[in-house]
Amino acid sequence: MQSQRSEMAYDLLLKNIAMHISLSPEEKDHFVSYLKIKKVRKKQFLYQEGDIHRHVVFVTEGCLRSYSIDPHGFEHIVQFALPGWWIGDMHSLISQQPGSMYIDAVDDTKIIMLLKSDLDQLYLTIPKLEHFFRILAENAFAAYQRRQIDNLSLSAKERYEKFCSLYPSLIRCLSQKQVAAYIGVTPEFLSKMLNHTPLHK
Amino acid sequence: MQSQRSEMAYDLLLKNIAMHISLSPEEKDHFVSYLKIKKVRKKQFLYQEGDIHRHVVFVTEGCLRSYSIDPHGFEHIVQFALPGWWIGDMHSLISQQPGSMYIDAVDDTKIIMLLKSDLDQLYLTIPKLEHFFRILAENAFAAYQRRQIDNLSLSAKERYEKFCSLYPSLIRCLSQKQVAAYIGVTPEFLSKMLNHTPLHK
DNA sequence: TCTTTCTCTTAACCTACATTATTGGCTACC
DNA sequence: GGTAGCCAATAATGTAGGTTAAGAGAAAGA
Repeated sequence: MQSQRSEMAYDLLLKNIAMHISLSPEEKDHFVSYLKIKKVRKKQFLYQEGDIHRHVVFVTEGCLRSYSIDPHGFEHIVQFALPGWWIGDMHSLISQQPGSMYIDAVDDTKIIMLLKSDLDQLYLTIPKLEHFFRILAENAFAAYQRRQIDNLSLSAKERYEKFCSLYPSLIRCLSQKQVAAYIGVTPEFLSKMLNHTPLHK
Repeated sequence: MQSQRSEMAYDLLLKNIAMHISLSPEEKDHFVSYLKIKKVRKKQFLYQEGDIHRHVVFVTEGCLRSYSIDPHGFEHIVQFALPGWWIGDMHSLISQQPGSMYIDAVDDTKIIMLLKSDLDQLYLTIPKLEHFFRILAENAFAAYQRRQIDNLSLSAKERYEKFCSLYPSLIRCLSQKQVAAYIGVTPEFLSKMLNHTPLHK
């Protein structure tokens, strides 16, 4: 019973991994033995500025967000993580030094955590995992390269439209304020944009 | 003589790799046998929009830049690559589909190229290489995550100052136009910023 | 050498977006 | 049932940075 429940919980992660590498049942068990499941309540912090990110985090239910707060006190959302996504402050994870990002829950959320130090060990016992996480890092890298270009070349309205088409499910559950902090405008301007502009054109 | 010259040429790359993994002399030779050295003249294209990026590229001398051109015809520089840096359109490299980025030479440049398909093979024969490229991808990812935050939270002036302190050697050899295209302002505005602002304060 | 082209600068004007402040609706909680 | 917090909407005013245009050097090129 217990093991069956666990398998359910790890299912999404294992499917995610199976897209790129295939693990034997023993490897799977070994890998899973390092995982920890955790619940994060809406608005609860997982990390705050200054914390060292010791875990890689995978979302199985709900939604997390990572953001930083600038010297003027404004939030800038770096990423939303829906089920099937990983999230973290990469710099802190790599260097194991205090990070600059906050991570908290947009909704009640379930996550799987894996200690970075355990993962580094796992690379030695199951080298295939290194293949998986290389691909993961490369994909994340590619996504950021693309968002970089978008942020430089698109207007606020275009960034909003891109956000809608990229994350249709998020639009429904996020407040306008959150969306504004992601696309990089003030909530007031987003409101004006949504209410005035369509009428004129 | 030939082999000595080659070793010189690969020296920077091998040192770069040796920072994270140690290869046996045979592994080194095997790895090196896949590398190609190439010169790129100033202003010469290495890739244009629509090209498939089949190689990973490592700069040993000079400087490359990657950029995209938006629908209005404006260049947005994504990265400069000085000696010791890698450069490429990650999305195209991963998917082997036509890329959206240009790469050309800021100065006369020497590079080392490695076919992505060869690299994928090398991961199998020398698994340590996968470790190296995982770390590389993670570092690149972390750098973009940071630049993302900067672009959202810093003013044009602050981005300029950050660029200067991050790449002091580049400031000297780049035109203002190039710097402007990197920090995301028009050349006119950068000029105004540099000449007017210091006088007032 | 004489164009041609490119970069930098300046300046007048323009606009996308920020700031501040006020409103009313909604939910939550004593 | 009041009041305390959040959030969306609106509006007046402010500003960072864009646009257009034009001229001066510097560099490239023939």
